[in-house]
Amino acid sequence: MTEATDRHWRVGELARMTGLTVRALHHYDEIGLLRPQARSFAGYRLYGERDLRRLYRIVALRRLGLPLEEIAAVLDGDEGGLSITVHRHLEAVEAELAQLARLRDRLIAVRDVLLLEGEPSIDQLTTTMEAMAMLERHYTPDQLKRLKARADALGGEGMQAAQDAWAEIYDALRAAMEAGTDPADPSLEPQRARARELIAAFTGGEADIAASLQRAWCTEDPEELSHGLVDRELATYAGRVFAA
Amino acid sequence: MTEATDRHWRVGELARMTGLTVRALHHYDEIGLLRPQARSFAGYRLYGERDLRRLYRIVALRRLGLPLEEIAAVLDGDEGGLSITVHRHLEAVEAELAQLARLRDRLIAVRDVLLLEGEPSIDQLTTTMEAMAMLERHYTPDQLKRLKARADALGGEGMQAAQDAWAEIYDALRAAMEAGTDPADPSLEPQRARARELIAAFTGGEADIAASLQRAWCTEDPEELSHGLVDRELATYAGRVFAA
DNA sequence: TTGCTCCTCACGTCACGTGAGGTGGC
DNA sequence: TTGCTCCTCACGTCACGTGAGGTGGC
Repeated sequence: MTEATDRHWRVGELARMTGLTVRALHHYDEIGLLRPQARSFAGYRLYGERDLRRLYRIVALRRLGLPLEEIAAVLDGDEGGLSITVHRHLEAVEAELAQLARLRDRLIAVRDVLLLEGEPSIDQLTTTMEAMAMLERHYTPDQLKRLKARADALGGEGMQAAQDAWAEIYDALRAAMEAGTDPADPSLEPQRARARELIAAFTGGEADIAASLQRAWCTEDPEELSHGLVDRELATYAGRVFAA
Repeated sequence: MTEATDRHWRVGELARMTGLTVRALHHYDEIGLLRPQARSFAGYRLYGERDLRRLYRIVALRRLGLPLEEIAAVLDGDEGGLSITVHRHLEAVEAELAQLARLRDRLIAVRDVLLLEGEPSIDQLTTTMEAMAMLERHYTPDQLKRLKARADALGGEGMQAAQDAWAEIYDALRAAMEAGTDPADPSLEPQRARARELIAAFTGGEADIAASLQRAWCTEDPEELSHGLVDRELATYAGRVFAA
């Protein structure tokens, strides 16, 4: 049994065969991921059949987005084996995907604001983004999707109408507060009823969104949350009114 | 009107206010994105109110995933304005998202193969991935989704049954071909009927998938496509039989 | 001899993280 | 005087792309 000095390939041939660049193969050589079997007298890299097979495996694993270091580990049999690596990587990719989807949603929201406002100052953008950050702190992506759907259904004028309604309610409540009215007083029933209505419209009757809303008002500064409409004192008073 | 030498902040304070790191602020200084208004005698960076405002804008734009260079362009009023930048960036993010989704689908497919086969050799993986690459060449992501749904409904045994059925058909056709039977011969009707059935099950009666399948058999090497079941000669003969 | 393929440096990428080693400050 | 904050280098990241400048080969 003589070991035939079998076929070999130069770096350019290998590149053409696999769709990689020559530079990539140099790189794999440098980091020890794929060392050619031999060198020609002139220093040319000469790859053998084993190298070729290894390279096809490398390319396959690269198409899965694995980093070169992990590819080396899988091929050299360190690491917990292929399935574990693929599993872990899949989870990482799904996390990245979720994050990128959130970024896209932010961009869409900003684009929509830009469409509405024409070309606004960057400071309007900053304000918008702070509002969005607050939303993201209190609602899950899924909840935000549902809120967005309801907001779209309502339309711009509908949103404005709700804003105005809240402003009216708080105007009335501030007057009552300054007059020293008991928060439980029956005369405030119209405001209570209207607020219940508006909240129901906002939450869509969904309990988890109602809970998140509640949490937001408990933990966040009311002045920030309402964009200056409601200060801390009024918020406390209103809380008592609505609870009555 | 005296210009008051108003408030200023040191780098650490700014970092705490914005959630950035000191190093990041150093970096923004280095690349000229945010130069502090002044330096103290000892060389400390002293940021003024203008700097602070600019920094908040930078942070807002960073949250949209914009590269620092584009942020600088937007803030300095080069570039076509905010909306154009956001628009373009949104498109890039959506492209990236689509690509990442494809990667995830590949990973899921590989994971499923791994679950079925236990811990297979990497070469099985290579084969699987080549098959997937071939699929991706001929079917759109949407078509692949539909094919996947049908395959899942069929289950592993169902797929095997279909494979076996094709093997039977091609065995019969090979025999016929070697016996010199006319491709239009009525005696081949059972094979014709069975093949029509199998193809209908595969395409689910959807015309676009049928077209893609057709294209695949026209352009791809049949031996590769069928994983060795059908050579070029038999494929030509079978084509005539099915067309009859 | 002319192309063609190959070779080895070596810098650049993007937005910082992470030390090392040293100095001013309410 | 002791911490604390600040300073300036300067290397590392990940997988190569892109020259520069030079040499062997069926």
